[in-house]
Amino acid sequence: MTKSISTEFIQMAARILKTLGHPDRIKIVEFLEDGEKTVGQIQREFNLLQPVTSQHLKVMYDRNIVTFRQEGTRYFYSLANKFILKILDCMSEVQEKLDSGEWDFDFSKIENQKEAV
Amino acid sequence: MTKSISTEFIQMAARILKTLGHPDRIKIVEFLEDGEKTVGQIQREFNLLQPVTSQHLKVMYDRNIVTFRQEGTRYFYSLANKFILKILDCMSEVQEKLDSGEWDFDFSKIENQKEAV
DNA sequence: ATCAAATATAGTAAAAGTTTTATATATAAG
DNA sequence: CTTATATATAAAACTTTTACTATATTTGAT
Repeated sequence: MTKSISTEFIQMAARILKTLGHPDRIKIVEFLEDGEKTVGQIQREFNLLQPVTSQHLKVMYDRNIVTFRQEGTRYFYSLANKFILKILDCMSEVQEKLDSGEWDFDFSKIENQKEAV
Repeated sequence: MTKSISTEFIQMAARILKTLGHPDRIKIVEFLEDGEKTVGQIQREFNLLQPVTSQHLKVMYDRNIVTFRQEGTRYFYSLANKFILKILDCMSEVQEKLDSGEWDFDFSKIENQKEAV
């Protein structure tokens, strides 16, 4: 059922996954699933610094994860494509399985790990 | 339908996504979907240097993406959990949509981009 | 014109990730 | 015991991210 994946696609996918591989950005993207939001709304929602928020959004814009429209001094950001929705769906599916105990995951290896190359 | 996602889970997911955000690693993981493979098989399949292969595997092992069993001098690696399978499924679903033209994606923003913070 | 609000952009230091080259370890074979 | 094979580990050089602080830009209001 699972087809082999093309090189071009892999490059793109790696880019997207890497970019989403940041807690703030996952939260932002999940927040945007609910509909477009201004920078200020996002910033307040997650208690981020304004420049940090803008940077996350810029990086995600550059990688085609979010898009925006401007209205006066406000920027309304929203999700740029359906791949992102799929990934979000995937994540919530997984979380459900974990919550229900149907799957498990060894978090010990993940948490407060001080990176070892 | 899509539930909100817990903080602990987000940390874990970010870790996983970030780690999979590397073309070699996506390829490796996809290869492993087919069944366990030795380091040598992986290395030859994708024409990687041996230490690079080992390092990718180590990083993924540390992050609970792959696991292995040792047999003599050979190490057989395989996928460590179902989250990874879900992500692979997600990716191939997306690729199908793109191939069929049902979805589209602006690759121009992604390719040969020299990273801009 | 002046000011405040919303957001972007720039610069920089610190942290993390990547690649390469070299070396070590363990096992199997002779 | 020696050698070859498979793989891991280490160290260094380099690149990319991240977070922070400061500043610029645009628009709306007075």
